[in-house]
Amino acid sequence: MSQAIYSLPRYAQIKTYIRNQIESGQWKVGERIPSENQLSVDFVVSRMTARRAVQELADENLLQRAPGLGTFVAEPQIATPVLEITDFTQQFSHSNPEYSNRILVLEESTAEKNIAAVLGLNQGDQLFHSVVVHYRDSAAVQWEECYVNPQIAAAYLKQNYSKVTPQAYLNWVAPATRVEHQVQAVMPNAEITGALGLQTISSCLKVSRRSWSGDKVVSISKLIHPGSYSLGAELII
Amino acid sequence: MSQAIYSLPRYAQIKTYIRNQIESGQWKVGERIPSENQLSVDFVVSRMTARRAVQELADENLLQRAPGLGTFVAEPQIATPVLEITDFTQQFSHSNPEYSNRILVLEESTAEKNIAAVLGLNQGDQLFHSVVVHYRDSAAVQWEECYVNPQIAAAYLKQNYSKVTPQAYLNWVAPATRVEHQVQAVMPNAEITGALGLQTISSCLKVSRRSWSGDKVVSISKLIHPGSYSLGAELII
DNA sequence: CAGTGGTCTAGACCACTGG
DNA sequence: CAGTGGTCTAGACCACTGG
Repeated sequence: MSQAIYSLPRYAQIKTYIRNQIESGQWKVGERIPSENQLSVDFVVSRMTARRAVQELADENLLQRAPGLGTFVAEPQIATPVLEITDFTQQFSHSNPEYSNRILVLEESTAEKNIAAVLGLNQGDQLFHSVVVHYRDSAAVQWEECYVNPQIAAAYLKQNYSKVTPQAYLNWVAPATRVEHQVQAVMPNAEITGALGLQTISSCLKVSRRSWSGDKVVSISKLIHPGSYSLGAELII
Repeated sequence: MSQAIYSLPRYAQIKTYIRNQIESGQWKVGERIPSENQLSVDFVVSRMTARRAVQELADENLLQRAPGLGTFVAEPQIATPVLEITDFTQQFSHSNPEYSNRILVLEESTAEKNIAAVLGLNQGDQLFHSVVVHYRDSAAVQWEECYVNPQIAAAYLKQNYSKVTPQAYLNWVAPATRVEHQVQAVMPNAEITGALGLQTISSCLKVSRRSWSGDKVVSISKLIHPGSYSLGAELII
């Protein structure tokens, strides 16, 4: 705060200050922060202005207020679980000891007409293609076929996917700003049945996934789960 | 507003007034509402108090503000399309000419142990049970079995479901504040296969749905879609 | 120009909490 | 009791919009 940001309203400056104190760990979860009166003294503003900063952060669930007691740093939010459907890509992580995978395909290819259109490429353009089977506790839980836009993830083929999953790598080089899913029940073909190690041809959950980073499509994937696999999605309105 | 609600703060009373004006259609979408100054005169409060009411409603996206211009009734929210998965209940509407349904079951029943626990009832308590098949263009697109908490929708059995769908009725008496979905691929049993008019036993999409209104569970449903049915879900991060 | 919303002040009274 | 957050007032100055 040594250098004042003239363009920012004072309540916003105080918000930034409080945010920084929390993010830097100076004010820990559950700790009491200065009162409105104290902040108004510290920042030489009226109590109403200090209050506004604190109140807006409370509205954002960063702080918790209790009349008579004070204002406290709130528990970290459980990441607004609007939709756990994303989780099935995130739960596949090498930091998870039960996780493993098998790379079936990892190649450069040329874009077929339909796929080119979706990825925003021209027919015949270079693209990357991968097929990976994901296991949890040595049981196959997902067959993943993925077409990747090489303009966005140029080094996709050169990664070591025994250390990081393809989706994790993509999310790192081009964080998804939008993801679209289509869910269907399907009967898997022989190739997929074999890859998933299914004893019989039983119904599977097919998820078609398209991810964007900004206005560019990063990848399109076809994900097949054994029918017993349950996809959770929670929506809080 | 003829009878003042003494326990409610004045800014909250003004919020209620504005909300009512909008919901009753007195103030239509896009119309300008009274200025802060006008409201402070009308309600005999300071401008800061009138402002608080308007500002909080703007934060809730019910109003739109523009400096120098005024405050306007905002476009109805497109229900934050975090997840179009909800749509499959909303797209079933009698205002849709291609839509029709068939009521297979609509009865009072007693709660089996598991269902009672989920609905927050005791085993043997009264509950409502319905089974409805939904058609689009005379093709069955969903088999819906629903258990309803009678404390929340006491008149559930008495509605005319050729005019309003069960879900629409529930959403009207107890707007869902939270909905949870579980998606699985399953093979339907003979009863469902018959009800959906499937020629062969083919894989179906099963959606288990639980909805809350406040802290109470309104209903739990089992929805079965033919495998060809595609469930869309779009997630904007 | 008069009117709008955005920011801000320096006070006030209240119900509530802990010691 | 002194301190907290919740509500509220009667002013103020500002940048901005339209006519």
